Amino acid sequence: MARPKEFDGETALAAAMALFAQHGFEGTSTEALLRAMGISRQSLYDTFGDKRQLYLAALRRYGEDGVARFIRTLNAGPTPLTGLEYAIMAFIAETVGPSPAGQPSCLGVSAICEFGRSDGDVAALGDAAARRRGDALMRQLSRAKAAREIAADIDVPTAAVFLATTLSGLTVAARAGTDADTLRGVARLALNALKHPPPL
Amino acid sequence: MARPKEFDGETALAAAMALFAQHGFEGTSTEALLRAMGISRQSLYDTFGDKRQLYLAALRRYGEDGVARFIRTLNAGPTPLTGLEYAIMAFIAETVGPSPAGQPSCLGVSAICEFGRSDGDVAALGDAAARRRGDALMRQLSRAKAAREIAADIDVPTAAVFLATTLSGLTVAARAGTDADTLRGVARLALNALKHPPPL
DNA sequence: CTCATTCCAGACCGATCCATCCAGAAAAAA
DNA sequence: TTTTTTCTGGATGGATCGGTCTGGAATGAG
Repeated sequence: MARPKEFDGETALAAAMALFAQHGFEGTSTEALLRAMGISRQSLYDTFGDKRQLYLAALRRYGEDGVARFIRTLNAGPTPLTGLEYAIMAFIAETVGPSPAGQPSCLGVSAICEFGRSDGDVAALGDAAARRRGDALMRQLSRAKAAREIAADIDVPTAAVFLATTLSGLTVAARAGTDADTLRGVARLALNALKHPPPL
Repeated sequence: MARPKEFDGETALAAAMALFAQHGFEGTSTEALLRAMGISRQSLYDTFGDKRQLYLAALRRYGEDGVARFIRTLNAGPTPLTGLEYAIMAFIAETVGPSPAGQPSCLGVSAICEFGRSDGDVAALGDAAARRRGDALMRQLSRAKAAREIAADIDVPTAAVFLATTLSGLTVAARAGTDADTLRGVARLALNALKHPPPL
């Protein structure tokens, strides 16, 4: 009974994600969004509500997809520890090189840095993604411990936060211009921390 | 022959630093700056130029002072490795708790996340601070290695980037709401990575 | 065909932005 | 005192912001 939508909402959302990740929420104007998403003004408002709702949708999608990819790679390794290594290396690859366009960026880290905990909705989305990823990391660390790939007296929750912290740090380093080889070396060093018992 | 300035430029700059760290450059309005700095509009423009120059001044000062404090703490420990530990713990303390006001924040990480390498002046200030801190870390790591406090086959440059990455990650984690005790546990785990030889 | 829906382009609004300018009070040196 | 500078407070300008609205073309179901 009506004309169907011509643009792909997911594609448009992906373009918005990239732009928000590059310039933040405040640094991204609606007109820049329209240009990058390739849709007209009222199509944006009809489809996504307003700029803030679009941002939240992009952030939700980034969290869901990113964490899902991470967990998939996590479980793809031949052993638990290699799964962890694969997942971190894949994270580096996808963060440092959205290839042709733009600099390294991560919408999740960008949102945390821009808003901290001042925006409840943003914080909730970040918390949800962090929890899912943290759970997966703890599960994988427990498996690695059972397989004797990491030290027996590693505290799994702390190690999970440590790995999440490393990922955030790698994102910041990548955005500051650190090359991928160096980042991979840093990641190896971080994983090495898990293989040995903590000092007394 | 003239009326002297009534406000302390350094104090005003510190207030601007805090505000920029909380809300970023784009997210901080000039009127919010005036209120926080406690000066009038044209005093700001007379003293600091414009908003962007004020931001660059704040970023430069944050980089200089922060790195200087870091290096001072680094050299204050009884041994090289304990110096590293002290410096990281002090960084956590000063990042997580500007006590009464506001959430954890770090202007350096904020600037990297907001601008990446798109702004040459911002990037240059970040690079300068990172280089000074990196040099200090490498120096300290070499000392620690000579003192047999860390593994002999640790690659010092990589380990320095690893520690810098850990600091960035800790900042992001703190801003996301992670409590100080957890952050300290993460820091201990990171330092533990240096005490053991890397895997083959 | 008709009708409903979506498309695009652009005008438009009020608000806010950064920055400049002005007038007058206040403070210290000559 | 006079002179000089800085202060405050507010007005102003021009640009841009996010968001709304209109007009007309395009599309497809009935």
